[in-house]
Amino acid sequence: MSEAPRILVVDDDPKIRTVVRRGLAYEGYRVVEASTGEEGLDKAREHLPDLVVLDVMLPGIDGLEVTRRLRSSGDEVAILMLTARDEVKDRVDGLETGADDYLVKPFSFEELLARVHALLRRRATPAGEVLRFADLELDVDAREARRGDRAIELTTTEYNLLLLFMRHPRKVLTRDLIMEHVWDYDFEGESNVLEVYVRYLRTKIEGADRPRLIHTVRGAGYVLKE
Amino acid sequence: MSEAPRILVVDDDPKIRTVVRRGLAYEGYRVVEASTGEEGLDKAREHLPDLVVLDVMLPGIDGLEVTRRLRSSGDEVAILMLTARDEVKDRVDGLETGADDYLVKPFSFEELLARVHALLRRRATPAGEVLRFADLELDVDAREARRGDRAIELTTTEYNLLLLFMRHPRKVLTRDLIMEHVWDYDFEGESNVLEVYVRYLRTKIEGADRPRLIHTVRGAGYVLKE
DNA sequence: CCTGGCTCTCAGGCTGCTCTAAGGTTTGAC
DNA sequence: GTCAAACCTTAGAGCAGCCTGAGAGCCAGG
Repeated sequence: MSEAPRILVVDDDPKIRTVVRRGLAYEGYRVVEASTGEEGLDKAREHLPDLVVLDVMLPGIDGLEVTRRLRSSGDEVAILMLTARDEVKDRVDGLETGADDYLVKPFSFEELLARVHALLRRRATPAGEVLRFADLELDVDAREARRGDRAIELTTTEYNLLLLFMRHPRKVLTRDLIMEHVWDYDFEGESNVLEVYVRYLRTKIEGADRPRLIHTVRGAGYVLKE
Repeated sequence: MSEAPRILVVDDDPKIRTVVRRGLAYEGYRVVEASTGEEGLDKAREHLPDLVVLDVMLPGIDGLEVTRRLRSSGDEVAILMLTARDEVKDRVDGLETGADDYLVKPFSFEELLARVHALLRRRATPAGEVLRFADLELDVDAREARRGDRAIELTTTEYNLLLLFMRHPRKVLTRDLIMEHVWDYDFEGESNVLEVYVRYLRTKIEGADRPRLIHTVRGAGYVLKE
């Protein structure tokens, strides 16, 4: 994936948002904010962050529900839950609901940063993961794809692109989003590099006979589906 | 492998982690910590330790499951399991699941150290261990490789490098990881010593006719595979 | 002090990956 | 049917990343 990890901060307290945003931005992360559960869900869908810092207590949809919905929609983004001192039950619920770690308020920024680092590191080196979709496999250890029993070598960019698709199957990824995630720049001018790489991937993973997996959605982007 | 053995300590009790970490660090080991099963698995993949000190009781994925997953992914790292006094069943389960030794809580640090030494010693000179991959063999006793029936002498660095590859076949090892494990320093400036040694190994183990075993993964590192 | 083996540096060469560019094809609106 | 926009395809230039060969520095043993 591209350079700086993306972090979504969801908290209704503007003070906490500001502190966390500034601190994380200073560390080089790209930060997006949301103040409600609904907004958090939207921004998560829009930006596909690598990590969500999520307050449990939120007006409307609370943190537990946000977690639940993200997970039930197949999103495996890392979630760091923030809980008030005595909400021990929340913490347990949070982990059960699908959060990856939690932090009790009040916390120092350094504490937060330590957890953030730990979670992102875990994500950067996923545990011997083999992603699967239909008859397509992506072996993260070997950086190798496989369809049926045919091993497929991938270049770095091809691998990054396929990884993005495999992590968000059946979800239409806009061109902008893909460009940001795989190429790491807000491309203003024209470039058809994305189309070129989609083609490279297609020719590699969709051998003559096999059905198409990466579909074009005209005017929107691409989607991985049968 | 390089100088000081790496030990991963997985326990959710910060007190135990601290005591064990300090003690082992004082003995000259390089220690990495984790507080949950997930984190333990991740750090194991990331740092490739020589030994894991693993508590059975962990929130989320427990010690038995961690062991199971490490073993099922082909990791043969030494595992020292920590169990509470009355969890006799755990101890049995632990050994069956793939742990190499166990220790009943509470224990003195000296007891722990003794087991650690024993496991690492056993691991350092595994009685007649011969690693195999494809038609390549690495005799750990003789520090000698063999392909087909041709014996191959290796220098120390060549041996360390090949050992790392043989212990993690089909896994792409990043340049940074290799540098840390074989050369033991966080190299700041530029150096192509790794490339040079890969070449030495290649010319020794990939005689003219034989197919390539150490493959370059451009932009990532190297991988041992057919 | 010399020798031989091992480690590492350096400079130049080469490969294959990335991206551009230019023309071709499909799609959907009218 | 016509047209423009969106997307596809192909070829190739440029260059970062890796490879290669030669040799300097170092240390242990004689």
